[in-house]
Amino acid sequence: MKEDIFKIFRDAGIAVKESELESPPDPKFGDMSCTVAFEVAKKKKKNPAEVAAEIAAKLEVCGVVSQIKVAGPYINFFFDRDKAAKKMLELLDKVKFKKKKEKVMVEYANINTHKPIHIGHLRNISLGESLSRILELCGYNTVRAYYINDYGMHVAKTIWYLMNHETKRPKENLADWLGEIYVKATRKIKDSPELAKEASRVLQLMEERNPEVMKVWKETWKWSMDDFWETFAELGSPKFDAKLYEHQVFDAGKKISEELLEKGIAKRSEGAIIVDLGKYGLGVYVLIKSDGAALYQTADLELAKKKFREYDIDISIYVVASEQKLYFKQIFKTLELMGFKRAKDCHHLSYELVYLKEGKMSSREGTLITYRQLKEKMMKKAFKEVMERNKGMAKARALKLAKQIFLAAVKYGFLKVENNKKFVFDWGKALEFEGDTGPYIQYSAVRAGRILEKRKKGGKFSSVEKDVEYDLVRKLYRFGDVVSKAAEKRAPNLVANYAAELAKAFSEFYSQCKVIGSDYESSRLAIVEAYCNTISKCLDLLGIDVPERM
RNA sequence: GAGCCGGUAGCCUAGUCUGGAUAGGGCAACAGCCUUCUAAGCUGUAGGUCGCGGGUUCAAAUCCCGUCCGGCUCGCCA
Repeated sequence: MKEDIFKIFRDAGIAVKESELESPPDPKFGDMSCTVAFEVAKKKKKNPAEVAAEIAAKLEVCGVVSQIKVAGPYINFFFDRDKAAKKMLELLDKVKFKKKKEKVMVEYANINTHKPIHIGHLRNISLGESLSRILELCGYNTVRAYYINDYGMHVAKTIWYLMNHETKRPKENLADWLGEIYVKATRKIKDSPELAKEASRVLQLMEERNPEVMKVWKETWKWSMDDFWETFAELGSPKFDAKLYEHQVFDAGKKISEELLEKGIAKRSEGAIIVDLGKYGLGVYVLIKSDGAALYQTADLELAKKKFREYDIDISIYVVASEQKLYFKQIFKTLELMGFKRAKDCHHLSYELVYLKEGKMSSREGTLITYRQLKEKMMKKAFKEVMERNKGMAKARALKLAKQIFLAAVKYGFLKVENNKKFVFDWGKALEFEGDTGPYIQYSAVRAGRILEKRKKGGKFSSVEKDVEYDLVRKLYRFGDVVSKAAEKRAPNLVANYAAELAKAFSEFYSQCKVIGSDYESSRLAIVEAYCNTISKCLDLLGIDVPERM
């Protein structure tokens, strides 16, 4: 499309930059607009409108361009709709992403064992999974990684409490119950601070691999992990190529800390081992606590190396909340100081946290909405909606559909919002399945699918009759650009917003254009086929299923 | 106090990187549309100091400076 316009300018001997071509805000200004007159007018110190008229006079239509009109300083190009739509549909059909040479690891779903999965994790998993899918489609060899924090103080506290104050075990939902134990442990220590030493002692025993403590650790670890695996599968992220755990890198992390101390990169300060990054404006990075215990951040240096060493990756992306921005700068800087050359290939993709109306969620205080709670409430609503709209649907089928809808609502809800925007969770909005929501997009895909089910033969495009048809084709055509940009910016929200825009355009089309049995059946079928295909790809990139019926 | 990030109608949000024509959507409100491929839909009405003040520019929600409000972070939590 743009090529034709460039050719027109070339033929007239006028230089035009890519950035001087844009899509006009309104169809009445044509299909493509050029702002070159502003630049030329500035140089020649003339009126931009006059310059535009002068330039336009030299231009000859060609290709899909059927008309050139001047509107003030803008030179507007109008396409022959039939020709342009045909070409756009052809190009859309052929859109291919070049195979990239880089192998990219996306680390997400970084959950702590002994704590429940909550709605904050859902934003993380939605984002990481979608990013992985986008990169994959764009031709990157993508390695999905999760890193589970299964060591540290929160685990020690829980084990301490279990060993000393809680002997009874429930029969089910052990993972969530562990979360409650953690809350109880935290409260108890808060009430009697002298007990903190006992918990610290458990951490020490963990580091020493004390058999009695490790037995409890192993047992409880499995409760959490079984729950995680089940949830990952349910969320549509069943396959992780790299399963990384803090306990695997813990000891090596400590060793690195000691090496850094020997090399003089780290130093002792107030009894702790730290890396002073003050001169880089990055504060102090604590590697080992003054009581000798290692931390989450101790292991992270080894983790970064392990990723490149064992998975042969070129780029390492960490999908972690923005509250850890400084922390990641510290890790990457320290890796650089260590002489680890791949430090420059480590990137933190940050996003803002999910909040409740009352404020920040806290697993320590127990003020959070768990995945289980969210699921129960949303499934109930989704199931009710499904039954109301599909009288007589079998229960098993309705439950499956309700799940697809609930997950679409959740995932789209998170993904449509830009990463840097904090997300204040609201039950009313979460339970909404109409308007700018995941289910709305699914619904449009289902309706398109139903038309295709009823067709006798495939469509072949020849002409557009109404504005809505042409508008839909134009939007479909943007698919490749949108996905490329989403990959480049690592921004799944671009795909989410685009999908919603497409669905809206299709719904308008659907209400105005009868397909089966109309005079324009073949052309319209071709458009519906293109829509069905494209919206399915978009939803897949967001990790959202397309149901058969709704 | 310093750094980072947000501030767009009653509420939520796109657009900000890469400046362009009347700032797109959605929810809530109001008025319409189901003998027609699924109304989780469509159409219309109403609702805006793009936080505020300067600057740059032919042109600013977008770039620069200042400022206010909110969030996060700033050594032994993760």
